[in-house]
Order: sequence, then C-alpha cells, then structure tokens
Amino acid sequence: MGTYQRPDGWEILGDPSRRAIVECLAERPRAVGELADTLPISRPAVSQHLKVLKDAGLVDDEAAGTRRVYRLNPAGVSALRDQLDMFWKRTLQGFEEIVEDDERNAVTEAPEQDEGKS
Amino acid sequence: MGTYQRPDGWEILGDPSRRAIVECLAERPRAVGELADTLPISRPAVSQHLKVLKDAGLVDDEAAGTRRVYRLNPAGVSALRDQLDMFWKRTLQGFEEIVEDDERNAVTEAPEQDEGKS
DNA sequence: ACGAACGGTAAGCTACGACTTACCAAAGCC
DNA sequence: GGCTTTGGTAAGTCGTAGCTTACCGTTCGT
Repeated sequence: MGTYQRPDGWEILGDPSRRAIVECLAERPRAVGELADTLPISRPAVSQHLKVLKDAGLVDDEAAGTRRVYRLNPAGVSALRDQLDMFWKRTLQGFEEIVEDDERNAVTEAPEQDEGKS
Repeated sequence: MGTYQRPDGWEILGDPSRRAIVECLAERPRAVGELADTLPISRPAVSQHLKVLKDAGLVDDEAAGTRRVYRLNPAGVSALRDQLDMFWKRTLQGFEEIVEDDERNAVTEAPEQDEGKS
C-alpha cells in the first residue's frame, strides 16, 4: 500500500543485505567484488542493492580501472537519518515524557479509572 | 522480560501500516476498530499487525468491555529506538565527522557531485 | 589485438509477507 | 436468554522483493 507515504528510508534499510552493505561501506570504500566476497550473496545481487542505494543517494560510485569503487555519500546518509528521526519525533511527540516516567517505574500498571473513549 | 527474539526493528517498522498504527497509537490509546476505521486496511489486518507489535513489546493491550484498547508501550518503544540507534552509531563511527562536514555544504540537498575523476 | 578481470543488466524463480473473507469466542445490552 | 458488538484466528490469495544464472560491455594487461 503506498497510501501512506512515498518510499522512505525504512524500505531502503529494511533489507539486511542493504544494511550490511552500508555498514561495510562505512568502514571504507569498496569495490563491488569486495562486497560480494564479504557478503553471502552473489555479485549481481550486490550490484542491484548498490543501485538502490545509489538511487537513494546513499552511495557514490567511482570508476577505478575495471573496478568500481563505492562509498557512502555523507549527505545522503545524514538526510536519510534525518528522515527516520522525523518519525520518532512525530511518534514521541508528547509521549516521551510518559516514556521516561514509565521507565522509572518499570511497571506499566498505571492505575487508571478512566477508560472511556474520546 | 522480553525473552522473545524480536525480529529486527527494521522489519517491524518496515511496514507502512505498522508505522501508521504506531503513530496513531502515539496520539492516544485506541481500540482495534478505531484503528481499522482510520487505516485503509481491514480489521483483521490491524489485528495481525497489533499482534506483531505486541509480540515485539511495542504495544500493550487492555480489555475494555467488548473492546480491546491498545496503547504504546513506552519501554518497548524506547528500546526499539535504541536498537535502531545502534545501527547508526556503528555505521557512522569514524564517519560522522565527514557527514557533518558534508552537511554544511549540502544542507539544501545538493543534487549530485560531479567528480572529474580521471 | 586477444584474453582476462570486473561489473552492470535481463530474465526467471522462489519465498515471504500483507491483505482478504469466513468463522468463532467473549462480553455488553435489551 | 438471545441479539449485537467487538476482536482474534484460520485459511487462502496475491504481489513483490530478493536472489540466482546467463549474457554482454568495458577496461586493463601482455
């Protein structure tokens, strides 16, 4: 269902392989073959993931001979993180105080007498 | 305690409907029917999502007559957010400095960078 | 120029997850 | 007690994301 929002960061990082690639690229730039050798998936699979990541602006590629070195795009990464943070901001808005309060008690049994609807 | 091996936080929030439910529940506790009425999916679908969320410790349910009111579990929410933050911490380790540096240059979301690579 | 290395793309298969309808259980209301 | 409301569960369908193999272009080495 695309009724909610356009494809967001969750779809991109929702895939474990993609997350692994990002983490791997966070260490240092790597060629496609290197990534494929590290990950438990084939090289074409890596290529496809890289395409998604590149399309999302998360990575940059750079030709180096017959190889093609990929690296994280800082701007894209921070932008995506920003986007995900927005979700938390919206979700925890007027709610985090309850979170902290609840964490102190460690018990979710706040005695309530009002259970009526709105 | 959560002895479950909860699926990755990304998998849980990877679904748009689930995110919508979480956001909806962040506003205020709601019954299943209310959620189903708000969302573009059927009531059973909501139930199934709620099961996933509850299994992940993200929501608590409370019987209220024939209805069942669901609400966010603050501890679970913060735990999950913590989990996701761990990813960023690991990813941006030794990398965030570059990110911040780049953020200054590309605040307005620089479209592309052409590198005249030889 | 020929062969090897490297990588992207196409086509196809498979698996899983999300959604639906149908049915059943539990609790209120008259 | 019987009907209504509300939810959870079962069973089944369907779409799609991810992976693989096969193939082709490009670039380097000799």
